[in-house]
Amino acid sequence: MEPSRRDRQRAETLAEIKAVARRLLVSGGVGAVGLRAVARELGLTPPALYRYFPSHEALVTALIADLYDELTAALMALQDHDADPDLGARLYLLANGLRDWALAHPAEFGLLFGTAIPDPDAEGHEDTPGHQAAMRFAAVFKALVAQVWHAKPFPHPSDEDLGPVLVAQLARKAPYFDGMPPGAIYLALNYWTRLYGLICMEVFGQLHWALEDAGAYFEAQLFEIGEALGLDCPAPGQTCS
Amino acid sequence: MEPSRRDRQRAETLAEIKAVARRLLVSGGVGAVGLRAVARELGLTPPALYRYFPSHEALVTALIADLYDELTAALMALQDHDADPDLGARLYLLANGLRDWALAHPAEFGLLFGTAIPDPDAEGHEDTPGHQAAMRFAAVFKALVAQVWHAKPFPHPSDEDLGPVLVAQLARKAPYFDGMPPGAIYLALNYWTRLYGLICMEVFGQLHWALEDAGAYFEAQLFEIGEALGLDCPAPGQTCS
DNA sequence: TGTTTAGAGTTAACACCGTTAACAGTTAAC
DNA sequence: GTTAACTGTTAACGGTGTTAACTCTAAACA
Repeated sequence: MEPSRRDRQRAETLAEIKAVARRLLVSGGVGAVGLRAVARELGLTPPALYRYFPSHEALVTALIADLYDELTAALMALQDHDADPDLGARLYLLANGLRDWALAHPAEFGLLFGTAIPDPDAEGHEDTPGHQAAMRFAAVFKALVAQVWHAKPFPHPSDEDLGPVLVAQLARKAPYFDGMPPGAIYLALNYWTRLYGLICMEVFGQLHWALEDAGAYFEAQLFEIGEALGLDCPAPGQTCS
Repeated sequence: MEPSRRDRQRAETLAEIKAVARRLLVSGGVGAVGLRAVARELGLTPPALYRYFPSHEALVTALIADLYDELTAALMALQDHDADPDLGARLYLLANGLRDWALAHPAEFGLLFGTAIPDPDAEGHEDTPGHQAAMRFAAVFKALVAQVWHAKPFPHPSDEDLGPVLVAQLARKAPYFDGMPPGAIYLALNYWTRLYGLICMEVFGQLHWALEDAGAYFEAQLFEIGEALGLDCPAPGQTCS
């Protein structure tokens, strides 16, 4: 079944819609990406977009999924490009790549990682394409951390250190971390938590009162959290103390 | 000059407006606090609110300032209530108080700390009441950390460890930290960064994929970041390893 | 005390938003 | 060649922030 003429045109306009939506996102923030605005920019009438997306939220969700995939692809390409055999260097590259992407695309980053829904009703279905794309993104990190672990297991807190409650929760995530022990998963989670927190604070300007250029601080923190994973200083021009 | 009858009534309706705005915030999120919605709830017509706030944004900004002050007052009251002479315990109390407030008031917390403007044009005037209230809030933490430092200076990275760029930026903030050295300010910033990141991730559900109950994780992390400030385990029922 | 002025509220209107219903034209399918 | 599905249209509803012009009341001043 080859794609018909109409199918090709449909796919084309669908891409155009998302392209315009993204352009509005970067130029005017999340609030600027609206159905009417997109339609206006395309020379269409607003209801026409409902042939492509069932609602405004669906458009934004699709945009989110695309952005996740783009970010994932960018980070994977960054890893493949210079395939350093040193896993520590690759993790360093990944973390810096994420920060660079966030700083280069603040509006997109804000849409992906800023102020998600508190979803008080827990059983919200998590099978949306955006969530799946987010899982693919997270998998990149998880896989690399698991590689680091299996290449050279790093010292980690014991089950007694963490306590039974935390251990039980961490152990439940072992399948996603290639069978790492709870203490190692704890450090992996610590790595992600601190990296995420740092980038969010920098991009969202929450660090502005303390540091006008957070680059050096980020570098120092990255070194610290890398140490916890048994990595020696991966920064090229930096001396390890 | 005593307040006239009209002045009292004005202050009263002003308070009512903000009360309704807050109620809408907690019930329906940030998007639900609208000029028309507030007016409807008060039995007023929308343009009437312009006698009290020059714009919708101004109302939200005023709400933010109020929430900052409320949070600050709550944390200060928490400290005064049981005035533990142990500064480590007080810092522990403060951090947990912030988390508790955030979890109890997710909508308010999201309004205060979620996805601020990236403000690309740096010279945005920061003399808004909301910003000032945020500074008063931050001062609570800074003051307590400075107290901890002066009571028992904790080991901190040296200037060589941090590098000249970071040291220069940190040194510039010394007046706000009671003359602490750059390395100590670095650790204070580290404390705030990690605490903030943790609470944001938990409240905004960004930690949900890894932990269904982040309480134990928070506790463990709080212990870690307290250690960096030379504090011994402040958790009541926890054994120090 | 009477006049004037400032304030608080109104109605009407403008431009934007997401969304739906009913309708027309084109293109693929049977 | 007819039918059905698809893509677009116009018109309309209710929602939003905001402004202009107007009333009425309460404070201020002579």
